[in-house]
Amino acid sequence: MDMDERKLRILQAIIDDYILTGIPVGSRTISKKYDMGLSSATIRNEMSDLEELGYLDQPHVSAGRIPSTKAYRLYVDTLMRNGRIQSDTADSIRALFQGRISQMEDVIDHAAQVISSLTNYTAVVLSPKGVQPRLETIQLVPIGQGMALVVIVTDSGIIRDNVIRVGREMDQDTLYNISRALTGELRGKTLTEVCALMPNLIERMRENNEVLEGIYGCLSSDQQSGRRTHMAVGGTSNMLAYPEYNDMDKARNFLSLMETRDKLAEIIQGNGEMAFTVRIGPETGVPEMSDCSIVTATYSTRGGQQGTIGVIGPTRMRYSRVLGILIAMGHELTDLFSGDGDSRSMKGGTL
Amino acid sequence: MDMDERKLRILQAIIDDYILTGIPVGSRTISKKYDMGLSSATIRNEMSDLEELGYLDQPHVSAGRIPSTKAYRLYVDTLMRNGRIQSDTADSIRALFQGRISQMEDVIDHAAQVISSLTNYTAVVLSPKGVQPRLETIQLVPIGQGMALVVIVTDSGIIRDNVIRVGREMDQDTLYNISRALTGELRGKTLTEVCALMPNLIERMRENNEVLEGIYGCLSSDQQSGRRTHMAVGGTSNMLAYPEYNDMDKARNFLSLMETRDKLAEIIQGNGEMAFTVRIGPETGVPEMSDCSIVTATYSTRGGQQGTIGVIGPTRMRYSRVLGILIAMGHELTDLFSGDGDSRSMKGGTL
DNA sequence: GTTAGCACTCAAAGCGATCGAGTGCTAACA
DNA sequence: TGTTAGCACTCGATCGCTTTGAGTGCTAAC
Repeated sequence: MDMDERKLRILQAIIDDYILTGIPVGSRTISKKYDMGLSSATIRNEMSDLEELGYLDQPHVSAGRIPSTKAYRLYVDTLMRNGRIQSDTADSIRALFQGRISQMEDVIDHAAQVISSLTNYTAVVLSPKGVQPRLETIQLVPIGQGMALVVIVTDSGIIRDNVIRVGREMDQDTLYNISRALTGELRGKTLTEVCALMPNLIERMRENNEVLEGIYGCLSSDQQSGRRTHMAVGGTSNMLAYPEYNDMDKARNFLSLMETRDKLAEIIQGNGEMAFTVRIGPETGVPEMSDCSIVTATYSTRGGQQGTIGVIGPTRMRYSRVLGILIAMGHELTDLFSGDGDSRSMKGGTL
Repeated sequence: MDMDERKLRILQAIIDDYILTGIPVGSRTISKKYDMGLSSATIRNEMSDLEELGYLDQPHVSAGRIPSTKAYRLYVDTLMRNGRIQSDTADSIRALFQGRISQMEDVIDHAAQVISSLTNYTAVVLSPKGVQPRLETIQLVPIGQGMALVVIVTDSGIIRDNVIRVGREMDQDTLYNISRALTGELRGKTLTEVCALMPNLIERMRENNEVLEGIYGCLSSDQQSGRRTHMAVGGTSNMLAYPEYNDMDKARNFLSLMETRDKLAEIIQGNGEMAFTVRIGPETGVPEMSDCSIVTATYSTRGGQQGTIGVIGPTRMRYSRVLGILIAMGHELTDLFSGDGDSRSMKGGTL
């Protein structure tokens, strides 16, 4: 027995229906709602075949069929009606960034909000990371009380700042001179290289010991704490609206997973090289998510760093719609961050 | 009929028991578990009185009694065993800030995590706001591509930064000179005053028009967008563990309230002048929270700005424990932010 | 004032009957 | 050979009934 054209059409109808309603689909439903010109009995035979082929599951003998992971996979890979996003949705995404948004964090938070409300699933947006950035400028700004702000600018336009102690006697000009010297010495090096060179510099510029130690401290703490990635999550409560999360324990598990940010970031990041990914149920690799799917897309900044946008929903997700929205959002963010020269910022917490 | 010593003791027992178990308390439970030397019949009479006085409610006639809002109020105000916090809990709070934490955002996120896991309720922490800060320094840092970072430092140690466009021909020195001029002109003024003066300055320093416009733009956008307060929420999933949130709709409502950050901030901020507040059920003023209680405490920074820590839980909250933890955390944060001179930073997103 | 006893109430749990959506199989038909 | 009508069968969901038990209020006795 083999897959034929008609089986595919029936399978598609079943998946479409199940994604819509969330209740197991019976043969009669298919023969009535989607007019295939076939009686329910015939559909029944086909469904039985499809089950044998592993595309359908049956919760119990007197219930309809539900698509298996394999079916969703097929659906996403070949069956899915091309997710040409509604042009009004695209417009609404674009419109949402019209207003002046200055901080990358805000953009990311906003994006998560927007995606979750457009899709009605849970959205996660991760700030860019990637390529080792190179130092552009380093500058000290006095902030009083014997403290100074270290501003580190890299070629990817990403800025890191941190407060350090400096002696009371350091005024704005002294700090500026130190800044110039450092920038001259270190420009163009990657941050790891800068870190490696610092002990040397501290030797050479003895008189500014405290300041350099401070800068070194904050650089290396960043290095070790790895990539401080900003992450925004939106619409976690959306999931509770789906009947598959009527079970309280399940809901709680899901929510607490959404709260453990490190793990969540790791899951979403995934094998983040692809422009977009769809992971269905067990493919997520997360046991707690065996009945969720994760769709991700990426966006990039002018420095070539990559950020990730993800949507988490039930396996019966509206894949085409979600993909469309994510890709549109990815383009929008790429435009926004690719330094097309408007007054928007690309400051971010990442290093 | 009046409140007497014995009634109080019984009421206290009922509240204690209900807080612990969450199920309506019967007369027999009280007479057995808390040995008052009274039979269930006597307790029954007293409970009937307490109900008449408005301290107890009865879900239905053959169920036990549950404390009313009035009872909790009495409990919090006078009955509650003083919440001397367990010394090991205090230690664990202190320990949690031993590690080097450099950004205020991180401290706040961390604090929310810690409080929610110590209390098992939902925790909210708001960054400081208050007193209009005065300008200390303003400095421009070139970041390439004809862009510059504007760093604005105020007397409260709070820093704001933003990216603006400058002409390509602006090098580090030029920018530094503009910075000095501006700082000289504007130091000591509140940010509102600075905003008001800017148009004037733009007139006078024609040649640097673009730069000044940029600075003005980011200042005034901050002014209008109000106080950008950072907020961290932790342990929202904790609430689902309480039987009062077994109802899915209720749970969803609660969660989506937790997601509307503006509203949540407003609720927690409340009448934030007091060192701590306890709002019970309807006292929260939020219809969706009529069966929650909110406990808040404040902490402050060296600039005299006040931040708020809050816990949201069911009305049958372990008030004394929560209050103890919040107050301890408040002290800890105040120490941390009061500029006791260690290398920790107080950079924050607020202006 | 306290307590034992008792009738009463009512939500929750248990139980069986019924319903109905859906299946698989068979036999007839084109 | 593929399609369809028909029918027996399955089994979760629903409804209504009974039972159970926690808890009350009241009364009468101590």
